[in-house]
Amino acid sequence: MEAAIVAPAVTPFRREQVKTARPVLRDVSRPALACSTCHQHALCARAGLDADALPRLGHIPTTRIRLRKGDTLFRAGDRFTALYAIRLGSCKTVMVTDDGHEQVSGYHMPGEILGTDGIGMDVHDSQAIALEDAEVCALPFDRVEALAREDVAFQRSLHRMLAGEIVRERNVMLMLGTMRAEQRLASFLLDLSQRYQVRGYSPSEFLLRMTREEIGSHLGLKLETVSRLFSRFHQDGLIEVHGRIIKLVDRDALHQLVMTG
Amino acid sequence: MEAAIVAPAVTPFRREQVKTARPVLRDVSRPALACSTCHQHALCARAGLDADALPRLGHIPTTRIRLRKGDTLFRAGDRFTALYAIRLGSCKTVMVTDDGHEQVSGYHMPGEILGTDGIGMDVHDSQAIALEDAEVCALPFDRVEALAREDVAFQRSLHRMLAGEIVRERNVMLMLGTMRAEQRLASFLLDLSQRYQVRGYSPSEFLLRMTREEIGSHLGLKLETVSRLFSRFHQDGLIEVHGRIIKLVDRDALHQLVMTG
DNA sequence: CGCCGTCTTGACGAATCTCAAATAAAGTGG
DNA sequence: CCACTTTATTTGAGATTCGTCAAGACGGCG
Repeated sequence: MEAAIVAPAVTPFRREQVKTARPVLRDVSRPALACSTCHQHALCARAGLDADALPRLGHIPTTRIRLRKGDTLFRAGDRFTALYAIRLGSCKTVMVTDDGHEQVSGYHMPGEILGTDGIGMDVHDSQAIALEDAEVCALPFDRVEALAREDVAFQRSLHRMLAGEIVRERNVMLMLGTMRAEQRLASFLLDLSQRYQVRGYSPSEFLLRMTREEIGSHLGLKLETVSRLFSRFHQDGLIEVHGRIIKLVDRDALHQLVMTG
Repeated sequence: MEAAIVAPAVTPFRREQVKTARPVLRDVSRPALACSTCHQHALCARAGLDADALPRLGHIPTTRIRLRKGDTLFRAGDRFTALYAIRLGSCKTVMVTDDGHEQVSGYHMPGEILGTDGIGMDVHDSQAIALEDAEVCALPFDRVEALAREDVAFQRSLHRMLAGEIVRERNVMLMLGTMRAEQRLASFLLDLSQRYQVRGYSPSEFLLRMTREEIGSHLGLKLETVSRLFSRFHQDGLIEVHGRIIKLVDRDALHQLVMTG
């Protein structure tokens, strides 16, 4: 049922792409990788999970996991054992209501931490899926906690990370509760822009990794509405759209839109 | 600006009810109260902040704070120093958008913890206001962290509490993003019902401490819509409404409504 | 008693969803 | 690499939900 988090030996690179009805769970490889060799360690620090404690993070045996587009990292009901730091690629997290409706609760980029929803109940209540080929580090949570007990700085940054999650989600609530469709999409684009910029990518031109439907789901809108808004923003000279390539032409106007309504 | 969290000596009971334009910040009194004497400690455990570690919680010098209806416990921008456990009464937390719009992000009952939003930035980004006369315990966060380093069980429950917050908020997102007005209100009522029940109150009849406008704000609806829905639910025999007294007549139907839509 | 904040209710309009059809893009097998 | 299938996107027209504006009722309080 559950794929192993404890990875096998240093196998070069396994691809267990079994085509079953449900997507493959995950693909384990390359155990115990030092954080210092990770391209994302500056961002990982930003996400809060190592901060000044980078050297000591070595104490946590991280397992590198490869995901192919569409692979599931964990799903609701899976036992929680580890947090996952994205090294490469991007993921979405999805919640499912009792009546089967889905909502994309977040879109996650390199350096961000996934899986916090499992801490409370020792069971994940959401699902994480790769939006493109990706690589994540599994951080066994008992080891994370152990390190937090030893190292004050690390503890602080763990707490910051968790609290950051709370604040971020509250802002999504605020968006869903108070903004109209236009404003939601504009603020979504600006959020992406800012996050790409932090990662050294162009803040004004980027590739959406989600479908219109997934974007809509995240924003509480239907895909048609998202599509129409892209068209309208284009007509109004705010952005350029070529399929999933988005270019922000008039940032200020987008900001204005979010504010003014 | 900020009221002291470090309480003065055992002053009997101060009421610094200064009537200024903005509501009084808070009212400090009765320092260093043992958790074991608190009526809420069973619930506080549930909220996650003491768990098995109850006896050791004595190591944290808690300050009891009295709030009168409408008083602000903390507001956005206040420096974060402590978490607050509600002993008595209830509070709402409010977020404010850049353009001045407000949203009630949560409604909180005895045994619940407030203030987690401040952990990340050392500054609160939301506001907490008493909906009725209330009493809360301030738990200095540096002491909380210190205890978490010493006591594994306490650490675990602190983490559970923070993660619980994340999960709860995600569920609100889910509600705001996927449900229609009817469903939102029904699920709000059922949530309240369940939380009252846990606290030993009737799950089928209770007093709303919020105005229609506040409820609407929390659910992403206008007050008129909330009012109309109460009327409709009443007509349909789902609930009885007498001002703010609500009686759930047909729970199953409410559940059904949430599911089916 | 009369004011004020809260709540209810109606009529209307705007925003968004639903349904539907056409087009574009991506993936598949030969 | 092409033809074909599948999936994603765009766009339109009409239905629905919810918000807006407005008027009146209720209830607490000085």
